[in-house]
Amino acid sequence: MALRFFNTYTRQVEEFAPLDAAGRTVKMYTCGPTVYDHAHIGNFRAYLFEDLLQRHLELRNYTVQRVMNLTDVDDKTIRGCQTAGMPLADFTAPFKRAFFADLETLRIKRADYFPEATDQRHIDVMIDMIGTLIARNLAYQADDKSVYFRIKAFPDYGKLAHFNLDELQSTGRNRNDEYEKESVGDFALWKAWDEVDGDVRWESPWGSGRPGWHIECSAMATEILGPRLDIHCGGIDNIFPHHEAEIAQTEGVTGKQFVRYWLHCAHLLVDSQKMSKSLGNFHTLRDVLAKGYSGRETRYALLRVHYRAQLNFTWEGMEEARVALARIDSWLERLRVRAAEEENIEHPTSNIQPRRGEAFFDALDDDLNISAALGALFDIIRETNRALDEGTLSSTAAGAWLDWWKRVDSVLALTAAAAELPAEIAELTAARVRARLAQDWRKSDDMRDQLAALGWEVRDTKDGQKITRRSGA
RNA sequence: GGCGGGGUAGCCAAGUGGUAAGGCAGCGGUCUGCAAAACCGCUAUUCGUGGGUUCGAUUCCCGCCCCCGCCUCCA
Repeated sequence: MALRFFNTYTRQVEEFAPLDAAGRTVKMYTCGPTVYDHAHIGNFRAYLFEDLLQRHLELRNYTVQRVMNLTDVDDKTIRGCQTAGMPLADFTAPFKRAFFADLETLRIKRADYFPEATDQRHIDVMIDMIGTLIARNLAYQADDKSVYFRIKAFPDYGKLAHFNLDELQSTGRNRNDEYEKESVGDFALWKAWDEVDGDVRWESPWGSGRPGWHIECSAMATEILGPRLDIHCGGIDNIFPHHEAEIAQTEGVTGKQFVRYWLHCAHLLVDSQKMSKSLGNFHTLRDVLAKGYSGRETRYALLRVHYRAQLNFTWEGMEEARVALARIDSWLERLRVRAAEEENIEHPTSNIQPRRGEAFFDALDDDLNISAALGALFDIIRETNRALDEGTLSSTAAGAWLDWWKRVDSVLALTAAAAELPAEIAELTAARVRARLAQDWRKSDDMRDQLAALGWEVRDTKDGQKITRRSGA
């Protein structure tokens, strides 16, 4: 089945084919965080969607070249460093480190490049692009010394968002003090230095200042990946104006179609409302971890709903993620045990065919239909568990399903990390085995309770006592 | 006002012009010293609502109601 994605530009599901002549390399650009604070779980929902996309492309044998930018200069970072009374770079550094640590916690694959907007090499490219735009009459320097893009000179402006510019209604969120602009919609390419910027400034042919937000992505994307990209992703809120502006600037310079497929993920809601600090429903990954949930539980919770559907984050949802993962964990454990056994089945079941497992990948081919894919996974878990109960699953078949899971998990990245058994737990477990041999049920049950209180769950099976960590990585 | 997304069981959530995947929770059962896990069975005559097309619509068309988002630097 061919890969298909919903393209924001055409508002249709389209078959995917990369630009690469060999058809194997995919150039992908993903808008990254603004490092003025810790990223919140809504940000990570977007990065997890992009991770799922990259991993599925790789499963389908594409080589993904991915870039994720870090915005380390903008109004918020400048305000933040001044409040903190430190240089901009010192202010953003810890947030960058925290961001990478969070990516690791969530098992999000690293992009190949993480360009930073303040890197002089990139600033030089931005300045070059702005110069070209001015030369082509697509941009102008206004009386306030800032350089703006002239949207009236770019007829396609508004095509991505499907906005008719004449009908735009101001929400009052944008500042209206920019009288210097030819039209309200013109956006800044270069922002002239202002006293409130302090020592945050770069030199340019138009005076000192700093780049506008949109131009950084155009410059870094084309510099690293070339003038044309296969896929560009971001949150739905980036469609307008950010991505619309990127198209205008980039195509204004290159004269070529910038991006083939625009993919955007819907927002994360918290308790059915948009996450915001004022509502008090604002969560960073650290907040979620502090509640005792692991990175992979968070990963599951944020990944399990289709990327174009709004996802409502709730603590009940986190609990469900925990239980679902426990189901997968114990299924894998049973398969491993079975696969390691000698073959001893006279009439192995014939009604489980590993080919059925392809339903998982086929579902992802269909615009990353994760719900259908997980449905297929749980179908297989139930069927193989049944065969295990009935004693009809051969160890060869168990091994085949473990191999299948390896492929599935190359996309999901949800396998539990092997838990070390602390000495205290090991001792309790051993003591419990002795109590059980003596048929001292009272003592055995007490110890089970003790272990549970310590976060370890005991199950007595025909093969003896099994112990697993009740939650966590 | 313009542009999107969505309303499917107590909750989360797929899906198709032919009679509703999966997960969680709940109930009953098998297994177990008791549990747990696992498995089996039950849990939406029905898919926001009113019409229309059709042999047949949750799925197509039209109207209406409700929720969420974007509309110039929020993933």
